[in-house]
Amino acid sequence: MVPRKIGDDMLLDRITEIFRAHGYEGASLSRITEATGLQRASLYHRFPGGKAEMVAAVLERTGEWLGANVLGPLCQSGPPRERVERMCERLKEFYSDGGHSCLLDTLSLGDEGSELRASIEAAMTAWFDALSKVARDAGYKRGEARRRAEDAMVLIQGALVVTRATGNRKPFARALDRLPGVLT
Amino acid sequence: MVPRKIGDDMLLDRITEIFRAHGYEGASLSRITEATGLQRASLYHRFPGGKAEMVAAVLERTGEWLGANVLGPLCQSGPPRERVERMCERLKEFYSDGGHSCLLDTLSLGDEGSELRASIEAAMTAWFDALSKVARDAGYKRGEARRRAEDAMVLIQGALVVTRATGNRKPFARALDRLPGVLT
DNA sequence: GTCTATAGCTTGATAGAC
DNA sequence: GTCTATCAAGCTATAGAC
Repeated sequence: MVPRKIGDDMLLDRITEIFRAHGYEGASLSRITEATGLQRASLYHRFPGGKAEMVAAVLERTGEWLGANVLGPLCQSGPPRERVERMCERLKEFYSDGGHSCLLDTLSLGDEGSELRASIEAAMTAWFDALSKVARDAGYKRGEARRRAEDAMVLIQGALVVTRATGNRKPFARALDRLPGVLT
Repeated sequence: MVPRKIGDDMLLDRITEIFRAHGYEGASLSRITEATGLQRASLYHRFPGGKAEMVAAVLERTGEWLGANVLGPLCQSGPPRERVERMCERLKEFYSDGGHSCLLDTLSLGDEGSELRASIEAAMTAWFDALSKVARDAGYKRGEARRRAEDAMVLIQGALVVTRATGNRKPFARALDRLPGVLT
């Protein structure tokens, strides 16, 4: 028996980083090999389905993390504003102050009609619903709450793109500051 | 003499589409060959520098189009609100109602320290400056004008990402509707 | 200016030893 | 469970005919 060089958690962390930074086509096995320390054949032992299985695992795991650490706090009890502020703290670390990209952005490139699209849409919808709910709890009617949830998603994604494209992290920081005002 | 199968303008149009849809790594010569009708060797005759020269040409040309059709109208005379509305009309067609992505987004993936970064940053800055100027013309002081210019860029880029990730073009349409209010 | 043919490298994926 | 070695297919790029 040969011991594992790297645990499932850390392995998926490293692979997730690659997909976030390079997108699906740019996430080559060479880059993943370099980032994880595992050779090609070892990666196929952990993910027999290859890249497709890797990205599916990455999306599922990230969705779970998002549900537990972002959407969860958003739907708990307590004042809506405090719930949103808690989400912002989690987002700040999740995106490393804007230094990391969002999988929903990088994986939605040139991906017509694949199974990824379904997962991405589902993740977007789950996030949107949670934001919508907190806006309703803050007193907005359904239509206005949905608009503000959409504004919040646009704000987050836009700030990440502008931050990445300019190399300046301030837009992301300012977006997080503005989020509570958008949703409550 | 063999006649050109495709003019420079249309050729660059087609190549630009590929880079917008797939990013740099996803824009393979096979896809470009298919989209342009030119074989590999013919592409290298038009762009001796290969993919690097293609993407540089795409960025330069798109920057010129942006300057003439988006930033130009923004800096002309006339009421600021009308100038912004004119920009929104151009953006609507440029992004095909949200159906096309922004090069500043798709080309900024996994592109640490390349020459592309410089071009992307420069394009972002030019756009930001033009938006900033129109906000000042609308009566905002310098700091507030810069904040609103940043909000506008975040709004546009975020709406494009959300629209692409959800497959629903309404967020982009609503973003364009909100732009005049953000800048004036 | 376009093409076919080809070189050489990288990709995703597999076989089999330890 | 990891590894080296290997495969076919894809990639960027080039040579040379027309």
